[in-house]
Amino acid sequence: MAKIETLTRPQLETAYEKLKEAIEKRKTVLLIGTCHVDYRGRASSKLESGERIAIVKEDGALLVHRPKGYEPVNWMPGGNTKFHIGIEKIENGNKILILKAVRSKPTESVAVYFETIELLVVSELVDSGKFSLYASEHDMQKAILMEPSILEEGFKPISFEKKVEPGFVDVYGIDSEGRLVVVEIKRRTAGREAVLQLAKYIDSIKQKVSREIRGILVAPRLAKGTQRLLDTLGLDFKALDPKKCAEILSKPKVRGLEEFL
Amino acid sequence: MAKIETLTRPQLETAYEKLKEAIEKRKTVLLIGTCHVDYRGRASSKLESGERIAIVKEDGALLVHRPKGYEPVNWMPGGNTKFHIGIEKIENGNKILILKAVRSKPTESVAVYFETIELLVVSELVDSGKFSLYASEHDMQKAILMEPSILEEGFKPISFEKKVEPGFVDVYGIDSEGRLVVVEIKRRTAGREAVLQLAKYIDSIKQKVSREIRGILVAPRLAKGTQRLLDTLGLDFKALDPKKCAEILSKPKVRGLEEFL
DNA sequence: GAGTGGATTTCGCAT
DNA sequence: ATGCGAAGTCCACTC
Repeated sequence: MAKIETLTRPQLETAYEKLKEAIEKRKTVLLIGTCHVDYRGRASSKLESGERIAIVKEDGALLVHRPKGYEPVNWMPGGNTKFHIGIEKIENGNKILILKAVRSKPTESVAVYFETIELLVVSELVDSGKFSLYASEHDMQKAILMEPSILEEGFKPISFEKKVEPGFVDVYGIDSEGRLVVVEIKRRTAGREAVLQLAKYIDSIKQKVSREIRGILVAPRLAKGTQRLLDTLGLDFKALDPKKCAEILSKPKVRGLEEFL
Repeated sequence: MAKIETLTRPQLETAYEKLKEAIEKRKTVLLIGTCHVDYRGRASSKLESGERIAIVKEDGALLVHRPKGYEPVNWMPGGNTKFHIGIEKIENGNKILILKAVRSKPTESVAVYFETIELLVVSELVDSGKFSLYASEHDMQKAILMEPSILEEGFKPISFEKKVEPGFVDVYGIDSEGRLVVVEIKRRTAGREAVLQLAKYIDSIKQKVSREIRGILVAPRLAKGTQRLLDTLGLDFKALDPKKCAEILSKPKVRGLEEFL
């Protein structure tokens, strides 16, 4: 069971002591209070005073959350973050608790200035639960390699993530007629960008090989104007649902390729 | 001052009541406890049991944070999220508190299953503080438009964010010799991708205009192999620091263009 | 250490 | 609503 310590409306000095100790001991801290925030580094930002939630995690990650939105308004990724905690007097004689996170690559810092603290929670969370994600682009690639017929009948993969000049070809193979096939995979609706990427690969390969080359764009669906562009460039499209791919991977029927992946 | 209500190790039933009411009233809720999480939608994920922090924001955003890392392990962006809260009995006779967030575009859901709750905090945060970010790519663009000489002497901008076939040209102008100039701006180290993007714009414009066209890539610095690619394609590079651009914008000297931006 | 591309990317803006 | 590209993107992986 998590050990949790809770302080409601602590004095800033009390909060300072607790915060300092908790961060030194790499505990997880949660703060709710009125603060303003400055960020300096790759860019700079200024957040004026308001009530927010701040979290300092075990690994030194810092998050400042406003009461709306998925993203933190200010943050610092964990890993190489150093913290400086202090109390300062401001103009009106009031005190302010400063929580500053600094890292050096890239050089940047987030300083949170707490005017008041409504709640401070220090906890030691135990979390070794496994996280698994299914139906990523990588899953789609694996599915095509394990069961090439989902791309088209007779397709035989040769290699994958092959380096060609402009980048990496997702899958590379031969179709039933013996033509070279370059496959570009997108896990979401494919737009112009995906098509141009595929075209670029093909163009680059054409300059080296004199064989006929086909390009197939694989994605759950095409963005609106995209079919026309595909036609213009003479490329094919194959609709493929990432979830279907995840299903294919979940029932292991083709065993041979597994160590290959 | 934020109104805050705190429950330490509440019964699941008590937590259920509080949670239901808080979410109905669009308050911000913070939960610490042992849970497992399922996500289904664009992809699927499964997170096994462990101690985590869950936050439900006013706008319906849901975040589940592990004790490490900048990113939430599971989440749902706010806006059109609907919540379903319930208590269920599981095999061993124990109960479980279910917090499920659902949205329909895209169709997906996150279900958090709390086995125990260490802490539940309900608060109404008041936050109207203004957030300002400086030195974005947009700031760089504005700086070039307001003070074109930072790009090069004699440069005269014609338009910006101009649509050409593959996308949008950041800035478009004429140099001191009267040649057309296409400017591609990156706020970070520019790599091959940025160069290819610029090349594509120029290529597309060349097919329409018969004038000589120059391309200038603007970024704080170039990635390693990138200079060679620029040379090959006959493009120029101009080092420009986003922060310097932000400074230029902060001291308003050229007034004429302002309403233009 | 830098480069490269994916992400349940999210977000915002323009069409 | 859809498309499109930026982001303090972060992150994992390769060279």
